[in-house]
Amino acid sequence: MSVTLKDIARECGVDVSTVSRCLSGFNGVHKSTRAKVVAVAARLNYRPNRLAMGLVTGKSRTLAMIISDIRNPFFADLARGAEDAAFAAGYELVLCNSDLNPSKESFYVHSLLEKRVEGILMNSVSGLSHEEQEELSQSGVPIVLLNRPASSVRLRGFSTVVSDNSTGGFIAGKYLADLGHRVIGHLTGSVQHGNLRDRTQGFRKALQETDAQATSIVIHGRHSIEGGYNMMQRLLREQKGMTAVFAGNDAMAFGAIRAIFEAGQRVPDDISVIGFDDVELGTIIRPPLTTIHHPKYEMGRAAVEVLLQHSAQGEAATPEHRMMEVKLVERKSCRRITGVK
Amino acid sequence: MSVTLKDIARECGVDVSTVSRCLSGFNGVHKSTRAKVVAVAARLNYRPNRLAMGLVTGKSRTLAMIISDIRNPFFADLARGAEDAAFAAGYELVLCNSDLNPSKESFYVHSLLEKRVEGILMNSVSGLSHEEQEELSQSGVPIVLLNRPASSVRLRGFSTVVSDNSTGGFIAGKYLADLGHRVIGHLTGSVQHGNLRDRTQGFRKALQETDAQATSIVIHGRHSIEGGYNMMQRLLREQKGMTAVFAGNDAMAFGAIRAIFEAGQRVPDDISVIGFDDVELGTIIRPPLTTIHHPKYEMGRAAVEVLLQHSAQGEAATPEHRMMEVKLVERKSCRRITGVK
DNA sequence: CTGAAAGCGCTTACAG
DNA sequence: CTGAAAGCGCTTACAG
Repeated sequence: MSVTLKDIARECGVDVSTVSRCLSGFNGVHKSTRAKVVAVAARLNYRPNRLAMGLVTGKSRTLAMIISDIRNPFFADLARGAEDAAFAAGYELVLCNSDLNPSKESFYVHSLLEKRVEGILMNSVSGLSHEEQEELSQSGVPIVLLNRPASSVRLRGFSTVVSDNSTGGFIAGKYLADLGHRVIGHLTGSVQHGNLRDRTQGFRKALQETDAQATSIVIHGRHSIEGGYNMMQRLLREQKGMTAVFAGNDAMAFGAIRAIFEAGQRVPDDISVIGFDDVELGTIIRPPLTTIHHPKYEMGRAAVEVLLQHSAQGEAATPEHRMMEVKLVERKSCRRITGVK
Repeated sequence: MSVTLKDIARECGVDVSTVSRCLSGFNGVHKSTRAKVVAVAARLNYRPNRLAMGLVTGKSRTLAMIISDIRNPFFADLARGAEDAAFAAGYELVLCNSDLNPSKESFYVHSLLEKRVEGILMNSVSGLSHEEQEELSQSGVPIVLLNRPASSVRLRGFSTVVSDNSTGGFIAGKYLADLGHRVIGHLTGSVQHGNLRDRTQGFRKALQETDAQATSIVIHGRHSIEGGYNMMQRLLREQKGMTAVFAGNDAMAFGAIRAIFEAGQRVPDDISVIGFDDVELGTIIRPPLTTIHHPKYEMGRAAVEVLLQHSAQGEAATPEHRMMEVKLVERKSCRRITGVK
């Protein structure tokens, strides 16, 4: 049906191997031969069959990404970064939504291995049995775990890309302390959540280092808008001297801001709020949210760079653990406590 | 390196063709042979090479989606619906972000054809030259245009999936009129934008049909938060008797709400606002936005159903134009005008 | 029910 | 610089 090397060969009166060499940019071919072949290929509208190429070369020129749900803007950013990097390298990216469902995760991994993808980005391997994880790491296809600290990977062979959460927490704490805040609330999630835990730890370190008199009140809850709302209500009731709050993520910050307004107080006049993540909504609400920028897009890019590098190195490749820089994004939700330098 | 049919054949003392038949679920094989082959395949951890299978069968079991940017929540919803339907059918979905850039669009289309994808979803073909569009439609791979009205497709051969925008506009207009509003503003975008145009047309029809005395003021601008904000400011200055506004999309509605608040008025007490799309932010803001639900996820699903159907029908397939149902989502941003039934 | 053969569309040593 | 051959890992008529 579609035109193949054989068709071009016949048309040009040469062997298919010659046609292949001409079209692949191989050097040892006569200029005139190449010119003719290229012209005929163009005229016939030849499209190489990548399936056949992949079969012989063993390379499919495709990468895959298994995430929980692309509708979560965090993953959408990641996916865009990953796809841009893949595109730049001439690779395709296949998208898989696992919902963290073990059987879907496992199904995807197998399908992808069968399709001979050259690398997989995933935000979790927890749905896979120990045997499957082992098989994956033995399979030779590079894997990078997204948004997971290096410490979280039990199996050798997996790379990781993660933001520098602890430095981010540190920056938030230092920023608030430098603004003169002395009693600071901190809203966070379960201690199971490694990234949030690191943010908390950095935050605590900052308070200790920058101002011995600053005290923090840490409260755990659900790391959602709802959770932030509930935690903030409690804090508002129980903590009278508090002038600032560091929310472990922007969602909690949004909930906190709502609770503050509903209690008849103002942000930042009465209470300063700083978040973490830098999601789009933070630029839309009033006041715009000061937060720690989490380089989601860049994480996606970095992850495929790692993948591609590994793929190029082959068996010799050794897992890489990349940590991404975070930074303060100052908007309007925090204020300086007057009377303090 | 990885285990192939040949390895299993050797191990079992049978021919590779027999192994193939056993593993493919073909009927004419002896039970005991199959049992043995299946057992050995499992023991050796055999993974079929889909590239090889694809080469012989001509089917890659993959679909692709070319959209502007996955970070736009609209496309993320679409992508999720599409991927779920693809997953259910045993297909993989490759994700391409074109930014509506002609050279990227064209690059993707060619790559995908070379990879022998079995269908492509795209939200635009405007980046492709006339020749490329022609080539695409000749290629035999099913194409569905996402969120494009059937009328927009010049070339035979392309299917479309689109929401029933005109009915949506009608519902919005009727809802407001039934609530007793008599002077209603309508914020919309450029007349180039077919979907917005259809919404406007439905809206007008509703006002005519349901209440001859209702009048509408239509204003055109950018179909963004910013645009809605600007248009609303103008309306507020110029139109005194207006009690309600229909924004052509939720983004414009958000901008309008901001403008209303800044003018010292309240939603819905002074002015009722209804949007279109039903994006997540509408549930988060105060008051929660009444809007027309646009079935984004379902559009994605429907699009791959169309694709798969075509792929199954082969050459006999004829383009299909699917229109998705919209519905009113009543929240808190519209009120009844008292004294009116 | 099973084996041997041909073929899917390419690439890549190996000769010449 | 080019051709002939072998092979990538499968499937699928064709015999038997």
